[in-house]
Amino acid sequence: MIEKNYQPADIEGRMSLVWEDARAFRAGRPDRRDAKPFTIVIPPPNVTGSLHMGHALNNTLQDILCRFERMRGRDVLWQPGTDHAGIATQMVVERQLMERQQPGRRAMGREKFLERVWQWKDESGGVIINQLKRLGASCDWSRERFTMDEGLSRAVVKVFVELYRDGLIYKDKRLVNWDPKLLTAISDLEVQQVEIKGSLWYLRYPIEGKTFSPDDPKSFIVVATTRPETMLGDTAVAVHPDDERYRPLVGKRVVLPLVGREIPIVADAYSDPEKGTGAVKITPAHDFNDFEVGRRHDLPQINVLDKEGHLALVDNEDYLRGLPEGSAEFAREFHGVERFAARKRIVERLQDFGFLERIEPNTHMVPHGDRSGVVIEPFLTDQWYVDAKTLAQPAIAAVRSGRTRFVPQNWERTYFEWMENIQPWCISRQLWWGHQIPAWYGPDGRVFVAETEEEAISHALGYYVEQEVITSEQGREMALDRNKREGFITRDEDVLDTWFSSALWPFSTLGWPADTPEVKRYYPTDVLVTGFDIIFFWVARMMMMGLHFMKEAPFSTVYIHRLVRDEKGAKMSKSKGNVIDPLGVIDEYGADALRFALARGAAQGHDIKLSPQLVETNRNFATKLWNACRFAEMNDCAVAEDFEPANAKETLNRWIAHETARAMREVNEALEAYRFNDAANAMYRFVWNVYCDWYVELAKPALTGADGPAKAETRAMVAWARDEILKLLHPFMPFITEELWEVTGRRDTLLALSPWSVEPGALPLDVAAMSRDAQVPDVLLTYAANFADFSAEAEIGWVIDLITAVRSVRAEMNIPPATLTALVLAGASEETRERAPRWSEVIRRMARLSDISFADRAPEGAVQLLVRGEVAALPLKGVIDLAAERARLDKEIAKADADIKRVDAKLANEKFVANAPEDVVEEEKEKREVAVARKEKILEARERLKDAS
RNA sequence: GGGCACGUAGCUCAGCGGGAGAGCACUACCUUGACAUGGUAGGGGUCACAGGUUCGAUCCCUGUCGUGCCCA
Repeated sequence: MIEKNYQPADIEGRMSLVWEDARAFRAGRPDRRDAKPFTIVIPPPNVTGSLHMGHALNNTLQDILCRFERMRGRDVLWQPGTDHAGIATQMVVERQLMERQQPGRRAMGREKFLERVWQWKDESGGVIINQLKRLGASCDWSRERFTMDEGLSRAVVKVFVELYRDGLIYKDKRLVNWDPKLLTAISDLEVQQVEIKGSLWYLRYPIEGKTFSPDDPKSFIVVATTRPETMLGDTAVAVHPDDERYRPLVGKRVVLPLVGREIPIVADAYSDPEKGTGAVKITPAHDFNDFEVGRRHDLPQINVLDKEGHLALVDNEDYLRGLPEGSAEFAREFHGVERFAARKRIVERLQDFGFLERIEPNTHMVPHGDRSGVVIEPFLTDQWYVDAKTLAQPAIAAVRSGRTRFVPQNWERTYFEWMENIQPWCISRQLWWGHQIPAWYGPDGRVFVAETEEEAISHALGYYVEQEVITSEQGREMALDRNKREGFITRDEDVLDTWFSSALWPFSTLGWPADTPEVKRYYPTDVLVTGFDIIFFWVARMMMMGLHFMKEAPFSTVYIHRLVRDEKGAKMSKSKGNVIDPLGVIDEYGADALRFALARGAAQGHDIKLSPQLVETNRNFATKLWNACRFAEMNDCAVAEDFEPANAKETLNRWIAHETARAMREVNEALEAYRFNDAANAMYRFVWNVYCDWYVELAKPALTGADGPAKAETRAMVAWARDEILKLLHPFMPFITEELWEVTGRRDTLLALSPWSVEPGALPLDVAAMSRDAQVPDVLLTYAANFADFSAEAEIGWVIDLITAVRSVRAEMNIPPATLTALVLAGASEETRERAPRWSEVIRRMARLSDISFADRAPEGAVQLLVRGEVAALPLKGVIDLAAERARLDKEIAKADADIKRVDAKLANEKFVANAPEDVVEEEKEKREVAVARKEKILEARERLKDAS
């Protein structure tokens, strides 16, 4: 029994358990051993995360694909899991410690702190997984993985070691993006450029050998800078080689104000003559461009900041080298000053001595850390890098050759653009939570990279014995006795960028580096579904790692979806307060409603605008489906065992079979092309506007009439079409369809595991064309021919048109629904005379008619309608306003005239007749004939009206 | 500055070479035997603008204006 009211909350809770008990989503089910696998890896959400609309969309789309393919018989693996999210998680736990006024991370020490993070993960890390289950995600939950679990960590170590041995990972001292708040390096991608209204300071650098005077422009060179505080680390001034103004100065030296360091004026094309003064200060240790200039001119790199962004001058050998007497005092004065305070004080000091020429307002881009929000400091440190340029080559080739394609395709351009200009990937992070880098340092700082400490020590001992740093006797003792080698090598403190482990996700989750059956069966995956914001972070890196280690691209298709926005199109954000919480919406309207709303909006290349009201609309659709199924149940509709829809005799039943086949085709084609919105909208229309509005209504007479073959067939067909609807909708609305499937019949299997329908839709429904194609098997030809039932379409189409026309004119004439009118079919054809009695009951009910009769001509003063070229008359003499009816007909005539005129204009155009394809010309001629016939009939009707008055 | 999109009904969007479409909102009417979380009907658009290609342009091309995003 179907409950009277649709209550999503009850159904969804129960169905989750049903699926779980049946292990419905397990990959490798015995019954699918021979099936083709279908694999998707979930973009692993952060363990710290909770489900937001972006997740809801992303996972709804993946689930639609997985359920679709599962029903199509594939052995589906949707691999779930979570990401350890280095910085984010470490921050969450640190914040928690602070809130609870417990000792901080550093006070705790690394080991204790990590224990604490794991504890947090065990308690809170499962939240998002449960939320995904509430959404209906059909992941194989038994295979859930975590980027820091044992197996995945093994993969990370192996990859690091192999890439190191291949020379694709290396350690280098260069400028990195340094986050002075989080005290770690971050990658280029984690840096956000923010437009800042700042200033451009024009500084006078005195030329060596001249007496500096602010009034004597010959005694100095003016440089413009946005970061005056870094001038303490300047090691040159650069001018453009072609810049005539400065040519005589190249090769000369300037004396750095306040500092006293003598630095050269160099010619370098980096300096832009149009910008500022055309002369720029060069600070190789604090600016990426200056770093390159410094390399070209062999300039020293002087770092004047510490890790927290404070000036570090005292005991700074690089800074103090070669400075004149008395500079130590200045160093002491400014040592330890925070960078922005230092900026202010240095500018003041420069001004005091006449070195500041002027200040201009200047808007420019300033790098910020995406996690910390503070200004990023280009900082000279030792870090580990991946040679991304080398790894990118096969990844570019895979997309170029089409082995991996992007949907929509225009993302390929973005991908190529980035991949072709890829920079070395900084992978070391000065954090504790993450995969610690498998590198150890010997007493002299030499690096030993190995999968385990044992392996590292053996390499180290071998090396140092060979180098005669230790004797072979010492080496042997240390190898045997753990205590004796204590502290001989020390492990690198840093951990890897979180994205390093996510890059391995498509194969590490399958058990790699072990040679598991899963790796063989499920790699490469079929499709990756993700947002454009992580193409670089994640997609590109999976491509690189997958191709390098598996020799095959990790997925054949990358489907890129867009953002979910609020109803006004604004990005959802906590600060704007316009965030729609998916769980709140699920509580109120059900997961199916949310999923369907998202799917219907998921047009390629478009953001999705979502409002609670939109979800409500889709909940209403679910209710409609619910009630349609109740109707079927109340009328004892069930699919008989030997029922074959293609053999239906009743016209109406043949018609709905045809329409159902069309819906199947639409859904199949749309989903195969990743057009989720087209598939969902096709079902929305089919269920509501075809099945409910017309089929069910037109079927009522048969269902409530006398028993017999027609009634039996109609009952079966109502049930058959319902079952097809449940199947076709299941990928989008899994809960309600599974529930209805269960309660509406004796089922062999869960709907989630039911076979997708035979696919007449996979064939063109142009039967004539099909029969010419020798490739099409006879069985399918028969099937398609039976479904493409044009005669049924003609008859039911006539019924629908007639009812619609009568309703329309009744509304226009303000005839209240309670008033029943008679209908006279005037001059009806043989066909119509046959059809009308068959449909008289429904037509009367739906069009509010008292009686249907035939006549040669429409009665006097009747309202006359044209239905498929024939006149249907409502004898309403005395009821209606004749003048209004005349006006209505005049409008109709005018419309027909306009049509005729338009076509005539075309046909009169010789060039049109000569150039347009024959069938188009033919079509126009037909249109004209139809319009002319129409006009004649209406003219006749108008004449009859004249007679009446 | 470079790149990618997008301007179609009040809103959200579909259509993408041959008669302007859907959903929501709006208006009017209706408790009819699955459903008022419903039914029926209706109003509403020089398809951003200007050129070009074409027998024919909302659709293809160019430009302009406007909007959004990504990268420097």
